[in-house]
Amino acid sequence: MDAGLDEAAGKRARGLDRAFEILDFLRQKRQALKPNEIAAQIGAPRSSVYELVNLLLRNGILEFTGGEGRVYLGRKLYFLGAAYENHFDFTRECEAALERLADETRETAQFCMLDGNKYTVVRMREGARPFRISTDIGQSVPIPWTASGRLLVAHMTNAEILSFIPERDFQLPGGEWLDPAAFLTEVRQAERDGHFTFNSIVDSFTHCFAVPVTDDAGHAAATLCLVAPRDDGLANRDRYLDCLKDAARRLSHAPLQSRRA
Amino acid sequence: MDAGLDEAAGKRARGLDRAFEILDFLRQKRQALKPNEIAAQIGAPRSSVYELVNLLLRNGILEFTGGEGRVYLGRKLYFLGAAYENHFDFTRECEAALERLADETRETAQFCMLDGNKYTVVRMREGARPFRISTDIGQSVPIPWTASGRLLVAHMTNAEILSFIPERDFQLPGGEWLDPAAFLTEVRQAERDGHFTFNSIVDSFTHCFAVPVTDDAGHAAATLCLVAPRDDGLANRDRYLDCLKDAARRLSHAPLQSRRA
DNA sequence: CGTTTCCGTCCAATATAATGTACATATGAT
DNA sequence: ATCATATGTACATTATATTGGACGGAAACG
Repeated sequence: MDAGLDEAAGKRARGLDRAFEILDFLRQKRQALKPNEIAAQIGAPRSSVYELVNLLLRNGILEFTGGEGRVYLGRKLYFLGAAYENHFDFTRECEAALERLADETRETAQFCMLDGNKYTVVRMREGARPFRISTDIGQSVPIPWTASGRLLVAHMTNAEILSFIPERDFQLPGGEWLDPAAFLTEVRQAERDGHFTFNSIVDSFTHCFAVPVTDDAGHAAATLCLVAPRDDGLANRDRYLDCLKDAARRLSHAPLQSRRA
Repeated sequence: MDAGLDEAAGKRARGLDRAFEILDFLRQKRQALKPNEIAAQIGAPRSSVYELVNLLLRNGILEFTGGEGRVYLGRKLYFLGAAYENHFDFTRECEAALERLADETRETAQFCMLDGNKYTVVRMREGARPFRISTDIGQSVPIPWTASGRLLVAHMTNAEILSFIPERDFQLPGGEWLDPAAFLTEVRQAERDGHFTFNSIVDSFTHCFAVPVTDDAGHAAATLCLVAPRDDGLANRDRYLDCLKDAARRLSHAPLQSRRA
């Protein structure tokens, strides 16, 4: 879990960076951990982690939970996150869009965004199939692994993209390497088409559809996606894309902007 | 706006504390601000604020929004908050409880918690009256101003309560001072009764009902409240209390615990 | 038992972060 | 034009935050 690799080894880390590294790590683990475990797993000095954890506890950013001195993300973060959500009020319309998509297609529908230089599923509505396809919400996934990834970086130049995405993220879960040049070609094609679809490269049975939800500047601030069994996806390709584009167009207006001046 | 008063003047502030002071301040203001404005309004050195803001921007904790270099809470906070919410999964059942309460009583129903040493409304469902009574979600309010406040501190000793609540929070919005001793008496009474109701002391036309939602340890981790017009509140007092206690009992089991071991 | 690992606390050393100050620019009032 | 105010940047100084390592208790293990 070499999550946050530091630039130069041997240097002191800044408290703030270390602190958010701890928070991100807990989010990734999705469970309460002892300070000692955190220190060991993120490779930080124990004394520093204890110091920071205590500081964060005092601020309500972390909370004791799970006993044995274990800590996890705190209530204050919930409040801050709620304020963000309230300001950029996408939740309401987003849920409606996913609901509608799931109704129209019976497939799993997702709303995805970038989390730093990773891809993450923000919200999801599972399809109405006997065997549901679903993914974990809030997990960070390498951008090149996903259809949405092609769209979410399309506003950057090729050079920016390559420096933005960590090199190792081009390695697929099976171990093979994805050619960055091929990835860039797909990004440009997705940009031109206004959508991207492919047989998922992280499994062998799904076909993924992604369309951008654009912000003021016309960038893809988020994506709407469908994850379908391959044969269904190919059979309904045009209709699914129409549904997605329709939903994305509706979302692209009000939602991702601030509610207040 | 002397939000975060520091212990001793003349000392250097810690970066982390300063950073969270900035975040809390933005949440309180509920709008994007320029670094310069933040510095002026929280009384921090401009150079420090610029430094921290840039650091937080790099981490996705803050975001540029609103133009002119203004910043507001960032997406990363949303993700962290969502992880918290997912872990302590109260949202789902909480919404159901509020829905039900609003249905049964036609009054405004609220789910409230402590945010540090303040009271805050986490979720709300407005009543079905011609004139709705509502409050702002996520705003920090002095504990003594609220009915819920009596319950939320009831697990502490008197001494703990008095050192926990800032002195000035005993001053009501009208300017009068609430006697701390009287407040403590009400806390103990609320603890015994398992509820607290009163004519609101922050306005002249509402009656407030609060019951505790208890955690493992039997403490009030949150409260469910009703805010009613005074005459309605007095007329339906018993029924309303029954509804609240029923809802709170349901919530007190699963919801506020962690979902995972 | 003795030994090893795990866990939390304490403390001194020094790399550096927080701050005050100066500088540069733009804007608007007088 | 002149002054005042608001805004962002740059940098040296020093108070201090981060860190490594020592210490001790508790638990696991042979």
